[in-house]
Amino acid sequence: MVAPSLRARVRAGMIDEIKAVARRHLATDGANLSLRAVARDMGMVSSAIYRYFPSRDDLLTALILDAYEALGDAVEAADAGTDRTDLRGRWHAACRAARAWALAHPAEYALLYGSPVPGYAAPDDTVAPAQRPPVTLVGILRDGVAAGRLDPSGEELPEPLRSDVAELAALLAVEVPPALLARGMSGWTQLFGLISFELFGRINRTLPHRDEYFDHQTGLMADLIGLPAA
Amino acid sequence: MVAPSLRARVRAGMIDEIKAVARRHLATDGANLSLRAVARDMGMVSSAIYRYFPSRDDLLTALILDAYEALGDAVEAADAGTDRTDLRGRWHAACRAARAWALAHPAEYALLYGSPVPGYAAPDDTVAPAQRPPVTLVGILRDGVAAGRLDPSGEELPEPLRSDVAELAALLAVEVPPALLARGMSGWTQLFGLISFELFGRINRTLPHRDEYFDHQTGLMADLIGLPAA
DNA sequence: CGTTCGTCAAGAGCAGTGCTCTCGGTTTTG
DNA sequence: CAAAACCGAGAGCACTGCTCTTGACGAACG
Repeated sequence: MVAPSLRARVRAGMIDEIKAVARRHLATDGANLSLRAVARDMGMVSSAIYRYFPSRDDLLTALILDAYEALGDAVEAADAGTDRTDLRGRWHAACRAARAWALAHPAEYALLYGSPVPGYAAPDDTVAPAQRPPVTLVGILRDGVAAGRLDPSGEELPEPLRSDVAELAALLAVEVPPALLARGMSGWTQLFGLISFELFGRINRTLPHRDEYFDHQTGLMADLIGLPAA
Repeated sequence: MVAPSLRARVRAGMIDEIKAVARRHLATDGANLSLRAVARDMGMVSSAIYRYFPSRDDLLTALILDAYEALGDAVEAADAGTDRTDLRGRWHAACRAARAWALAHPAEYALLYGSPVPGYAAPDDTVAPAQRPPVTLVGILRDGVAAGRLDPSGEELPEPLRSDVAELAALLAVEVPPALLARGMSGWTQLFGLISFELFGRINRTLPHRDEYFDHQTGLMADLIGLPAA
């Protein structure tokens, strides 16, 4: 590993600074990010930005990738920081971490899980980081099955569906019976809905104790999955 | 009711035509709707549109209102078209209707439930139509309680939460015990997540039999709620 | 019936956008 | 040391939402 040239170092610094300024603009102006505005903030001319990002969409893609990684880090860290045998505690910790990150970075969350930008198509690089939160969640189920604390043997999915979900399990690289994975996906789906409603919607305006509501809702899904308490 | 003048009639026709053309553009170009483009399609000049809508946001608001009503109509009709005593059938019918409408009008669904447009704030006129789908869903629970087929008397919510949810029940004008309403909201939240994942996401790319997956997922929530089959 | 008032489409124009290209100047590389 | 790569600035194109003014048309009133 040869030391990077000075030019490469300032280039990396510029890229970081552009992304930081763009993130700041994202927080205030939403998804319609203006290249000219971030260039202005940096005392540059808009065309100079194109030396670092070939287009506005590429800048957005970089921000999206960073956001996916940040969210994945937060969720995985919360899960890893909980007693491995406390399945229900791990579920709650992971869900809370996702919500906390979303509340702290609403614009970036909207970038990840909001309506897709019309002309924009997410490149394939994003699919792996995007799967980290749900993989973490179903990882809790896998550990539960492996430890014998989660036994869905009494349930079997009807056939067109069973093989689909089994394929999904293979894709996510988790060994979980299809019927249980389907319940886990339901929990992940509801978690995404919960956070989105709280961030975008206005029905939660009538629920002052949001933390308690969130914990209760995710607890309901833990019940559905059958996660035992510690 | 006096007959509207000719001028008022052609004006109403123009408004309808503008909305129709805008909806068409919405379907292809997404949320960044161009006033000039719809004006071009109508053989008009962009400034002429402002005779009918004071701004682009007002056009979007009109489209959003129409979309909320259309979705509400679809869900309510599906529920009303099912045997009133078949609670589980009504739940599935309402969920399927919401999904079918969303799949048929993805751009409008994104307008309603996607990330909010940055500078745009939904006016208060939208909150009542927006509540129609969840109200329809919890209406099924209310009927179940009234008919004695749904009995959540064994469950009680802890206190900061119980009064919040009770207030929500009053706001939605449905007489449902808080603990049951919380389960119903969980189902509504998961339904929204299901549809959004299918429309926006790419994880369902790996689930070819989407209808079966959807029915199974909504069935899981019907289980959580305790909806009995017919 | 004729006049006045409200409404309408059109056009010019402003400020802003993403993006391309060219032009000098600097840095790295062979 | 020269060649090649890189960089920032500037001009310019096509596009956007929106405002203002102008001239024409239809409807209501005297």
